[in-house]
Amino acid sequence: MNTQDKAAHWSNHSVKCHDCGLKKQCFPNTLSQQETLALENIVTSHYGYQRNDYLYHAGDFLNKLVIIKSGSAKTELVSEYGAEQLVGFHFSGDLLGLDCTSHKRTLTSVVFLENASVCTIPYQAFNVLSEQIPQLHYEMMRRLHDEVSMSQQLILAMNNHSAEQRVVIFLQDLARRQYRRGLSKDNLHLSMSRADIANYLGLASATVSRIISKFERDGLLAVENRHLQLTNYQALMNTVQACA
Amino acid sequence: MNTQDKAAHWSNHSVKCHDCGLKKQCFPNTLSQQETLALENIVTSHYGYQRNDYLYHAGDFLNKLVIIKSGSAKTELVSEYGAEQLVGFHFSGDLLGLDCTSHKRTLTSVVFLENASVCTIPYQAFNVLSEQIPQLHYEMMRRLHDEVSMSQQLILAMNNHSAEQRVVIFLQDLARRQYRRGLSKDNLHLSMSRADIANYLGLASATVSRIISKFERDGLLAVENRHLQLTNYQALMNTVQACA
DNA sequence: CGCTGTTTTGACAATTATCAACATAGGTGG
DNA sequence: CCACCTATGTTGATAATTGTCAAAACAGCG
Repeated sequence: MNTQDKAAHWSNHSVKCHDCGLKKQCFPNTLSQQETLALENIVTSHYGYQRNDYLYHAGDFLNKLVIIKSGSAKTELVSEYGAEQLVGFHFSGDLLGLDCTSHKRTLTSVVFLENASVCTIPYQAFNVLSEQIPQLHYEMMRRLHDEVSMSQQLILAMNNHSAEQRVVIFLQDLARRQYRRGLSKDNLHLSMSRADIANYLGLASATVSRIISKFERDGLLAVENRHLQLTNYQALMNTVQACA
Repeated sequence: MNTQDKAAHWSNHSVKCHDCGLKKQCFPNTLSQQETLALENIVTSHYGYQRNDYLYHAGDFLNKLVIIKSGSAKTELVSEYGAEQLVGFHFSGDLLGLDCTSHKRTLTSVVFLENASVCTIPYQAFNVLSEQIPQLHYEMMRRLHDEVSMSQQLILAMNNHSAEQRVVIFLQDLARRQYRRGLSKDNLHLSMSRADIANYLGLASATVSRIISKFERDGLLAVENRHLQLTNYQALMNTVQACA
């Protein structure tokens, strides 16, 4: 069930932060040019991750921050009773590994959903740099709080919306994040399985299938396996309404 | 429905951190004696909060950190569709207001569940102090990450456990936190309503009532209004089992 | 002591899970 | 390049959990 890290990962320093296409969404977005140069000295790139590879396992001594450069991943949490719960999906520009800032060991595992590459920043070196660039502290706080906020939004969605509405909210989130990365809002490639979506939303995978099929029947989107064309974006979003 | 801050709150500096009964659970727990003295210079106490008073509203420019000194509170999140979702309960020693570290405005509201008092730390002054005491930065990170973790645990509980199990998990959480504050594990005073518990757990309040009644019939606990005696703690906890 | 808000309990309905069968896709080896 | 094999996805029939609505009991407060 759980694959080990079997990919041949390798590192280089060839692509520098100031030259990276993601710098607008990454740390450098709040740093001066000089500070960016300081940052890129401690950054390493890693290529060659594949589907089902683990970026890290719950319990690892992860002593670095990780930024997804390309590809996507999911975060999973395993309960003391053995239940597995997905608590997040991640795409290029997303920051992972904040676990290790406060606890020595990670509490969650991160698994890639497709071929991927990342940048890593040794946490020690990052801390040293943060002493010189206080901005980095605030950036970390902001990212951490964004995680709190996203989890709370998920709780809200699950407790106050029907299965159908949850799926729409999920698609809306994907679309918005994709849009922020400069891509189309209504053309979604799902890198995660229906089962992943279902687990994340607290539904059965059969339910997710049925709902997506229904949306297609209703002319709100076109399905072709894991590719969704949101042909009627606004109407789809309108199916989420207030509920006392 | 939403009461304004109508309580006559007043401040003093009489109780200093180094003399406070909560110092073991509060910031000072990682600080030296000297650092604690520096911290207490920027701390203010506020008394006189009452049930249903707001500590702050979503959207406020909250420029301070707050520590609950006595009493309890709940955090609520309101969706863009108007749904209200409780995302946390708070007791003495808990830190609130982390919202304001990254965003100018708070994203949630905090409402007291009973008479309460708090300490506040102006965020500006706290930041200045953090420059001198790096330990404070890590403490903040740890607290923020604890919030992430708690939200994720809640998601896990809701998606993988029945209504009955969710209630047990909730009681377990209360008991553990109360135990950590030096109180009994099996003697719970619920400061929140059944409706609050239900909202938090994603259930109907009638369901929570029914479940607690059933536990009483089964001899697992004794109910007297909002006071629960967990007469058979272990058996109660055992009702939460693994689920594939 | 009455009023208001909370809790309990019942009867019923509805959403969604479960189980199972079938269909499809993507990857692998002949 | 095709055929197989395993993963994943779809759809149907059925069952079960939990929500909804409402009425009655209860508690706390002025």
